[in-house]
Amino acid sequence: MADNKKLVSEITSMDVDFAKWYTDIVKKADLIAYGSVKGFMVIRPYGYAIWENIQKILDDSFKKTGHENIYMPLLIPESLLNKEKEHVEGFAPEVAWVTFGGNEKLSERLCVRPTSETLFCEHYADIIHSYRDLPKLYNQWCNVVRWEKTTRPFLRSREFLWQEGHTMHATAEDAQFETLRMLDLYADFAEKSLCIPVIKGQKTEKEKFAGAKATYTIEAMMHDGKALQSGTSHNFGDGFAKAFNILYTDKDNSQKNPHQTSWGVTTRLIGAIIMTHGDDNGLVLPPAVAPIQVVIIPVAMHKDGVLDKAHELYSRISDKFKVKLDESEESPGWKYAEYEMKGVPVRLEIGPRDIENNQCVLVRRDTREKTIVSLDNLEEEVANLLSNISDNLYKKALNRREEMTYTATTLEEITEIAATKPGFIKAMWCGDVACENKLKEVSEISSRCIPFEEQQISSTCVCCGKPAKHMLYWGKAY
RNA sequence: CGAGGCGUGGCACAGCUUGGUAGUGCACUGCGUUCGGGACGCAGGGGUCGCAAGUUCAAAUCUUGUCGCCUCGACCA
Repeated sequence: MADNKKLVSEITSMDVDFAKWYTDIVKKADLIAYGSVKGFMVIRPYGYAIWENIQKILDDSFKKTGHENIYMPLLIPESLLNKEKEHVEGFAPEVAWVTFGGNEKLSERLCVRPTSETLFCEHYADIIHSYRDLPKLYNQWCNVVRWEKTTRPFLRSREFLWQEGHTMHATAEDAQFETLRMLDLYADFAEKSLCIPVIKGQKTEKEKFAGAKATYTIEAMMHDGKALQSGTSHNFGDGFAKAFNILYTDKDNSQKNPHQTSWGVTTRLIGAIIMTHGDDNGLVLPPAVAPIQVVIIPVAMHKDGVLDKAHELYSRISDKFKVKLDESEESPGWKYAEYEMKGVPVRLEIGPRDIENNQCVLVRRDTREKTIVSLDNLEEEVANLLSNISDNLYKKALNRREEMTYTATTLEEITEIAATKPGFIKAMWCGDVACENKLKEVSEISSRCIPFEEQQISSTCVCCGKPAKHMLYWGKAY
């Protein structure tokens, strides 16, 4: 039966050192290898397969909502990047520059894209002329580079993979609708496919994206109580359109600037999965994105009929689930630990005793609970188990978030909670950036978002005591 | 960029204080025995000790420089 004993000695316990636990898992589950340049990593096949599954699900959703994929250039001329003032100022400190082509110094230096708003705008200026050209719903899957000072695999790397949607709309209403529609799509994906509960909300002026009119976010809470911004959706209004001179002729024959959005999620989501569901035995993967959903471990392989039976079960269920049959020479115990480390949701053990009784052993990764099931309804049992695992992962994460969410009404109270209890703090806010800065100073917490579902915690700002305008979620962030 | 830690076979580390033939565990190769929670025996292969300069008869070890990685802070998806 399931107990909490740590079986894998190579993994540092998360209670001992959460950061070490994280990097141990990333390496031991074979998700990445470090590259030779700081902040750049080899995403190993098992890690990349998780990303591919994320891509597949999201890309299908984007197609269903009418988006088309496109690919933009890697390099941005400095003059192009400079066109929108707030945007450059936001990104300038962390861009990498190409200054040489071969041995020749370039006349204009080129920035390796940290994000592609400027490239999309340049292109949109070319192709949008009439209201008939709108909306434009484009998305690109690519890599971007941001020269971070300190780096952590998946959470903060200098190169990361993502998708960036960039859309253009005739009216402000259309753009706002799109911004929120994509945020909902992300939230739905996080909760249904990744089993990660998220808080939907709007970023404050201080925390919003460089150049955006409004930024919306899904915020998740990790095992250690820290917040992870897991996806963002921005409404740009017509600011970029004006800066890049994007104009269309409307029905009334007048020239107008279109309204723009962008939205993205990244390989950081893999970090979110690790830090939401993982435990001291390793990774725990949500079934929807697990590269292997069921691993078949033959026990006493050398005995007559065991391998044959294992192959038979493999072909029976491998078209319904992602299945791996491990017939390597390692001992069964070694394999149990290995696939637990890799977070495979369900382990199927088949040995001589099972064959005699027309049964097999199913072990679920999240609780490590063992059940013996008849082979007659194996498909059903596995399907039920996978769906139970998803539900359980989500519920556990939601319960943890609720247990680790506090409310505060005074500065003393919020400072005290921030210092002693990891997690989110709900508190009222007057709307002044000075109060955000102050809390950052005294407590090292930042505003996560103004949630769509606000509560009335009190009537005054937790920081300055003036009348409150909004409820904010506060927390320490990755 | 500030503070701390670390670079020695693929991985984790010892050796460095007090210079003198490069070691251990895991992994790897072969054979045999095992196989229901990380099995065992025997026999093997693999390292110019991050890089560079210096001191010395002699440097993994001492000196200087340099590059890189990790962790924690400020910034970011």
